[in-house]
Amino acid sequence: MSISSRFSVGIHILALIEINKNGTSTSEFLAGSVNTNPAVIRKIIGMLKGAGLVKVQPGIAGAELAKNLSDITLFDVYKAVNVVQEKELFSVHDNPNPDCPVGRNIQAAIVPVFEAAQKALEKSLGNVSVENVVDDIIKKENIS
Amino acid sequence: MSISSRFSVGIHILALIEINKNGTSTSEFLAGSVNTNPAVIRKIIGMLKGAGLVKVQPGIAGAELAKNLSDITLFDVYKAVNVVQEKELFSVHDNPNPDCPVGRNIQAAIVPVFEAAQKALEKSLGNVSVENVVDDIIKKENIS
DNA sequence: TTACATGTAACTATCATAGTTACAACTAGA
DNA sequence: TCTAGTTGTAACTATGATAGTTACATGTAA
Ligand code: FES
Ligand code: FES
Repeated sequence: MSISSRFSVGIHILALIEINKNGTSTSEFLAGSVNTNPAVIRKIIGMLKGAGLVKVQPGIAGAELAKNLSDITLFDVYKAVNVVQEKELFSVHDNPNPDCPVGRNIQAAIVPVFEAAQKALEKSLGNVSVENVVDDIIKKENIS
Repeated sequence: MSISSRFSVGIHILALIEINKNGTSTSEFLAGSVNTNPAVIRKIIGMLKGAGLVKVQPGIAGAELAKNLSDITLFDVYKAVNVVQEKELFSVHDNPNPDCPVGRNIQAAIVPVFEAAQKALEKSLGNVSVENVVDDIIKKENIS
């Protein structure tokens, strides 16, 4: 199991819109950098738009940032592209046997632990902004 | 996306072996509590055995714990049943465009952040032992 | 009116999960 | 030694998500 690359692509898109801010970031342009199909980009941009992270309009070329990148954390992107449902990072087998002491209690015993772990993951993502990522890219680019 | 229920089933199996320690925990017995097929249980028990968590022998009925449950954390089970590969909780789209400043740097910029998040998740799982889960089950069972 | 973008639907290929059936290998007890 | 019962595995199926692809209606602006 792996969390969908929509997440990394979403970050990529936001970073590239920023770095290309003097140009026009069409889905085709973005697709060229990510190396995928423009329709895939448009789908993901639609999700970012739904979360209020970018501005796009039908017929008008180019996506723009709707917020300052320092106000967008990776957790925001993660939520926007919907790669993991609320409280459902871990799946729990359903229909355990209610006639068994373990079967009728293990879900209640396990779920809070799973939720805490998911929270820890998400908190970690919330500590990094997309601006941090862009700064890192710029730094790496200047060195090499 | 969701992490395989092999994980929750693995925890279930270990907890039930403990609670049923005076009886014989065959794959059929365990399957009755988890509510699945005995072959599914045998596959998962094989993984738990590979990680040194349980003892089983061909032809001999019943699985037993190979360690004290207080020495088995949920992280140990998680590793054992192989639900998430090392450093691969998040998938990153490959083949980004090397001619693009973002394309050629974003992987290096993102991967450490993803790894830190995965580590946070795993550390959280490491804080809970299967014994904690069993104790919780017993407590819930006595109250109700 | 023309050229070009976005938004979406429909479809495909690929893969992991979970379950199912079947059977060989093995053990222990009659 | 036979027999019954169990584990370990392979092979197969059904289901669902991912990622990509094509196509096209809708919309904008020169
Ligand atoms: S089936 Fe999940 S704990 Fe019993
Ligand atoms: S950062 Fe992933 S393709 Fe560019």
